[in-house]
Amino acid sequence: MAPKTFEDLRSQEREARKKLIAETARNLFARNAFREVTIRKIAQATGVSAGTIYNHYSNIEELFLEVFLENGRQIIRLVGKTLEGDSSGALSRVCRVYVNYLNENRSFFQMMSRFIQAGELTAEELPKLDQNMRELLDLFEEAIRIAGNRTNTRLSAHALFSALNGIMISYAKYPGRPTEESREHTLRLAEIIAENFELRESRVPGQNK
Amino acid sequence: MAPKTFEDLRSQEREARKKLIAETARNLFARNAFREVTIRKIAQATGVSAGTIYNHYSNIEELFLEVFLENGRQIIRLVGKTLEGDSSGALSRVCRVYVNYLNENRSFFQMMSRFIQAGELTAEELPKLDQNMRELLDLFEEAIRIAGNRTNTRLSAHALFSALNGIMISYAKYPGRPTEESREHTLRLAEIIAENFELRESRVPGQNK
Amino acid sequence: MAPKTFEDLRSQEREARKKLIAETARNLFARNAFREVTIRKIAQATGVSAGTIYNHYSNIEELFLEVFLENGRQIIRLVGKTLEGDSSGALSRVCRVYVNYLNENRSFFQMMSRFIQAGELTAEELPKLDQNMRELLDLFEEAIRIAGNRTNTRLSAHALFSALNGIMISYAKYPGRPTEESREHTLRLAEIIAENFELRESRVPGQNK
Amino acid sequence: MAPKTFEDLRSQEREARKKLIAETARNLFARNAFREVTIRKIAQATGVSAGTIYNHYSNIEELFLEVFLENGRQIIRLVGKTLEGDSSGALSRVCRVYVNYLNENRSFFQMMSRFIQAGELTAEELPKLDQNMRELLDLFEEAIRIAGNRTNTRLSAHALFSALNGIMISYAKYPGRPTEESREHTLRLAEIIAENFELRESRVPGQNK
DNA sequence: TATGAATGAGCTTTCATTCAT
DNA sequence: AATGAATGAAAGCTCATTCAT
Repeated sequence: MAPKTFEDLRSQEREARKKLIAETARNLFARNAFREVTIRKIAQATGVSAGTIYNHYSNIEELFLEVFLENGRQIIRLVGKTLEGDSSGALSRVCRVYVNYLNENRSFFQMMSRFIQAGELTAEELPKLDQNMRELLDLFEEAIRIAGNRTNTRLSAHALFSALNGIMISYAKYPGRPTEESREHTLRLAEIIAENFELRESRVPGQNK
Repeated sequence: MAPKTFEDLRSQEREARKKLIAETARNLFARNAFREVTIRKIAQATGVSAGTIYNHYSNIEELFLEVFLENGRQIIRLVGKTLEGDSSGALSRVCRVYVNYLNENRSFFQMMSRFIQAGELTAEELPKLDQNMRELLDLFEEAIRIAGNRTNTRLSAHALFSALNGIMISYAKYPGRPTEESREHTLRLAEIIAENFELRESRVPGQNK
Repeated sequence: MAPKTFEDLRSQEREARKKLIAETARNLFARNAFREVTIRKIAQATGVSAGTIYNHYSNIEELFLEVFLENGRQIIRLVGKTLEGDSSGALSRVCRVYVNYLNENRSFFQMMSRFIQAGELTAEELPKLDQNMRELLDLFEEAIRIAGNRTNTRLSAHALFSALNGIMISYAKYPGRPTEESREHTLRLAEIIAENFELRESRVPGQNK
Repeated sequence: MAPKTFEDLRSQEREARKKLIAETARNLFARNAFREVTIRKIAQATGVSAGTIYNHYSNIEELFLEVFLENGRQIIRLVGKTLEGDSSGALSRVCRVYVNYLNENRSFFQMMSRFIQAGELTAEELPKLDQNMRELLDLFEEAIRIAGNRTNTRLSAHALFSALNGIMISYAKYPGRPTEESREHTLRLAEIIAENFELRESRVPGQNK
């Protein structure tokens, strides 16, 4: 929406700058391990000074959270779109889309680990994170339902979410971009997970591919 | 075995001191996030100076690896014992034992992540790690077989391993000991994972508990 | 030149601060043996924190090199000026000026030794060092030529350079400022060296092998 | 001489052990830069514990001095033998022998620099060092005399000694053994130095200022 | 608001030296 | 006399954060 006052304009600009920082950080996190991304590097990559970042975020954790939340929104959009398509094979597609995203955004689950495990979020931050998680789990739950499962769907969604994250922590190799080989392995595992979370009406040994 | 010479005795004592350091480190890792455990803290907790640690380990990575490998041996023992019992429900038991262990040893999968992803192990260290991993996967594979699955068992073992690790990264809360609540949640998820990895001969909606 | 913009001013100030650190370091090196000069001591002497030094130099070696190069430029200026004067006795004056400088800058040849021998300079640093050395040797060579020698002048310049450095390693006393006595001794030796490098009458070019 | 009492025997053994340590250290110093030789490495190379070294030397400096003095005695022997031969070209041979020795014993002049410059020797140590130096200078002086020089011979010996040492600090490259190239360069410079210290025909005693 | 120099606590690591056995 | 584990001071270096401009 167009700014109506100078005040609005200023506010919009400020917001844009903040977004720019977060976006740059996100790119860095996508390509580097979490612990290799420093304030200095983010500042440099954004083309601002380190001090500037502190004008927008009160500490590095806050910036990390914003990056993480944006990653969350992105993956939610992606998974959401995947579910809009043909319902047959939806679960498998969802799993592959999710794991593929993790491959492209290497620090995502490291940050996840950090935020979920750290337990030091403020009262304002926590709900945002929770909201994100809930939406993602909604989508996983829907995928599970589409695949024919009707019981324990919420818990299954949690389990699915965990399982897919685990693929990355267990098999992704650093540093740099994932090799084609490791990406393929993670996708194959995602497929296995998907199959196991599908309802298999009368699964007979040898029938699953 | 009892020492036969002074030399033996000294060597045993030395080994014992080394173990003490590793054990202390393991305790710290169990209670703290990986990156918060420093040489200084390990030294202090062990009651020695930082320099002493370098008399036993040539660098911090070597100590970390020893701790990690010991954790690995432990979990292999535990899972192995679990498989010796009644074959019915073995997979489920294995999953719970594994997740329970991760709950008690919080840094284990962070270290796993580090060592798997870092790719900076020496030529001597890597095989030890690989050997550990292979044994653990053997056990998971056996559990899967016992549960009735006969196809893709190796890949399924990988997927299972990933999935269980993922539970922790996704749901374990830091810092300190896991709350009873979070432990229960992770165990419930382990259960779900186990069910999904079981062969369900003619699984009918509503039939899975 | 006067700064034209704020940017210029800031840049100049930064440069000045950097110079201040280097200058302080140079003073420390003048009075102390090379290996006793640490980042912390330089920082303290400059009145800044150790971290600050790393804002200006990426590591200690870089600072050392800057100090060393500046020393080199200084000695080149001094020797150059000496050569501008009366050609009679120029070689002797050059030798005394050089040795006197080494007396006032005790670590200079220790650093020389370090940089020459270490062989760990980057591709950017090495040429600077080489350029410095070449200019100094050019001056020594000129002095030798002025003194009447016409053969092997480059090699003789190397030998002269070595010989004068050797005076310091062999006779300068640590710690602290050189005593008047030791300074006099080194100057006397410089004189001897100079005499021996002068052409003495009937020596005919080509006769020395 | 054969031990006459148990006491003698014990004392001889003790002396032998001490020598062994010093000899091993000397080998290490010959092959490594001074600052890379640690007590631990000497102990390990000797096959004793670090503590043992402190039973023979009250600190590392004392050991260094012993090594240095032994090196001195060696070089004195070598130079002395060189002087026993044909008097023609003796100075040149002496210079080459000395520089060659420095090439084979890389740390020698680093230690020289240390001891001469440190000025922290005890009242017992200093005379030993001085005695060594005096003998070496005696030999250099004799070589200069043989070469025809008759004035200022003591001072010239000092200058020659300095000059030859300077070759090494100025041109020897670390690490490891000297390359054939660098050795040749240092020998060529030694030759130049020698030539310049020789009396050249028509030079008349008293004429050089 | 943006800057970026300065900070300082904290890191891993080295090594001469001590001392109980 | 020999041991070698333990020490602890000191090194170089990193980095989130602060604050005067």
